Amino acid sequence: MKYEAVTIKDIAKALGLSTSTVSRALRDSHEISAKTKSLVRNYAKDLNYRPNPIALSLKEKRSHSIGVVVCEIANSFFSQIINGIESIAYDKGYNVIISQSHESYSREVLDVDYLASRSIDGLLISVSTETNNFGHLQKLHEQGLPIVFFDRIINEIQTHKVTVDNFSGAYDATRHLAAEGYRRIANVSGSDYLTNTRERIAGYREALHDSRLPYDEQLIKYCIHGGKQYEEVEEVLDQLFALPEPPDALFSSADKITSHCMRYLKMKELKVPEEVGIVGFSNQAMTELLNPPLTIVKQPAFEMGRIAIEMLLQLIESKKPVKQFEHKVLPTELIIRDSSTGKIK
Amino acid sequence: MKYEAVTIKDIAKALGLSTSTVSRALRDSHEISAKTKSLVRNYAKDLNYRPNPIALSLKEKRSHSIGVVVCEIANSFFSQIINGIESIAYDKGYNVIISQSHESYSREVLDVDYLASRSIDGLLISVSTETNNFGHLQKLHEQGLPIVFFDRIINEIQTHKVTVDNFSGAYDATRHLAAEGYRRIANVSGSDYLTNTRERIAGYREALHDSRLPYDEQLIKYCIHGGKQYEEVEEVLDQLFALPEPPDALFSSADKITSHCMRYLKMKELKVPEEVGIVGFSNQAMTELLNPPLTIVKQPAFEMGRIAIEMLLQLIESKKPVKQFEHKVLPTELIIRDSSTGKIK
DNA sequence: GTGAAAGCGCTAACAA
DNA sequence: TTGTTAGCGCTTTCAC
Repeated sequence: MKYEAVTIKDIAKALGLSTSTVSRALRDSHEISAKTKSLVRNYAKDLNYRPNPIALSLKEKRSHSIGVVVCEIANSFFSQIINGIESIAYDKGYNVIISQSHESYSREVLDVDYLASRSIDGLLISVSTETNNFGHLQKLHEQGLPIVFFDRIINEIQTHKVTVDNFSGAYDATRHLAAEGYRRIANVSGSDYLTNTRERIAGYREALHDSRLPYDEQLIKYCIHGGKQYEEVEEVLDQLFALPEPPDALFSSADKITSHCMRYLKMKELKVPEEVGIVGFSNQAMTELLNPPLTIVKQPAFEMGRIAIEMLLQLIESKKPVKQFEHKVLPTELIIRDSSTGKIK
Repeated sequence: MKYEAVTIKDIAKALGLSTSTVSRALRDSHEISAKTKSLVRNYAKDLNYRPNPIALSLKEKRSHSIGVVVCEIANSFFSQIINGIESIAYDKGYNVIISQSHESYSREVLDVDYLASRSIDGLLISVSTETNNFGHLQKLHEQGLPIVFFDRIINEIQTHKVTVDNFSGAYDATRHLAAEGYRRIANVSGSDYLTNTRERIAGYREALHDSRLPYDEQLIKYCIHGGKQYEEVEEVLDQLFALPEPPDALFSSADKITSHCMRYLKMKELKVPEEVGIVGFSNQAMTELLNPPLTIVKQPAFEMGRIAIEMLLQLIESKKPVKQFEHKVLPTELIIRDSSTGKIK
């Protein structure tokens, strides 16, 4: 059951006017007399008239909704991004419709299709860790749907993008570990489909090089599912620590993975930072209260969300097709705490 | 700019049929010949025809969108709830439109108004910590908008509700602290406008009584802003520890407040659990990795979201007005860890 | 300054 | 079995 809203027709009938007059009066058209205008507007206010946004959408072919696809809402990094998105969208009168891929490619395809079929005005997406094929997005992009990528982007699609400086984030973290005396720094990364992962590994490599540390491929591990389950991370860590020369430090390149690494170290009773140092990408709350306080690479998530939606609105509201695209790269912040600063020399 | 979607009209024209025939063929109406049907459907598939949901909404007076209002998305408890909501909504073909009140009453009113004006089919809301007036919701409720309350409810509005057993959650936590030998158990709560808070305080009181511990009003502190800022919690804790007989344990009754309490104890270098024990409501990740591992009252957040949306869909999809309302109460779980189990006897 | 009518995409009652 | 028409709520051209 649903209540019946007041329509322009109701007002017109009650006031003995035509719907067009009412419409114009409400939109403050200059061709309506002051008297009629105030009559209509007062009456509308009394009845708490609200224009039906669906009717408007049908007319304007604009839904004032934007779709957002992330892997998980319940991941601090992404919820902070959504927070940033929502903060702007709300002010500009746009709805935010959220979907989660749960790191599944097929679910992402469904999400995107579903959103597209709901006539969104634009799409904000951070692809799933499994995504290495982008036909589903390419298709929509070619049809003219405004899309902005954030965090996990598809380089092949020409549109606005916003990421952090993954290379530097990883570089700084690794350099820091090296400076603290760690020599066997392992890299626990997400899926290597992601540009993120590749850039972070590049930064890590460069830092090893600049620290005159050898690059050992055995120390790089990928979590194809992005560390969704603890077991995935556990497995690669088991491999790492079973190495003849096990790592003395971990650099983890994603929120989820970082948490699982901490959990692992605790369960295995490995002393942090004496036996194993750790630095990870993380936007979790309370990392400073962990045991030991965790050194993190923090991303400006809220800011990223803000920028992404602003870029999208620019695309949506631009009169002429946008041909010049921007890729904004935000800085990360290395916050040094105890987890990485106590190697036994 | 926006791409032009294929419409029924396009198909009708191309095939030399009327729009109604096409419409009926697509909806698999029995009154259409098999031949026409397959003709239309194949052609539609080729063109990747998608019914325009806005047109459908206008016709059916149903938007297939539901509004959700929470205080903060970037709060684990709420993001887990949203996760639960989304999981069901998606399957049933409903959009989830999210708004945040940021714990502000006036913002909540705006959010609710905005959502209502966007012709949502129903509303899921957990009120802000400042909300002690419910006219904005009452109005919509009277107009027939289906509403379901979760977590922070308004008792005065007759509709479905889902909460946890706040009384028992608080009772168990307090009993546990008492059993561990803590004698001056302070209660750091949210706003006393919230039924949550009142129930948790009642549980706390009963537990004190059952543990033969005196009830001391000085030990109860409210955070009217729900502990949104650290400073708010800091202030009440300063008061508590400045007492002639300061507390030897804290029971915190909200996620945000719990985190701030931990932060405070760390900053003041109070030894947990020896000098001060602590138990808090929390759905944060990694509480077991804190220093010390935190004893928590955990809420079934995902479940709560699932149930809330199911109740709402029942309301929305019910043919006749629903008169019998349900208030589901879910159990909490006390997870005992080191933060509450080490009092110096 | 105001009204009539068409149209956005779709469905459904009514005709044929 | 298929087509015609009206209508959901709104805006906007075209008349008056």
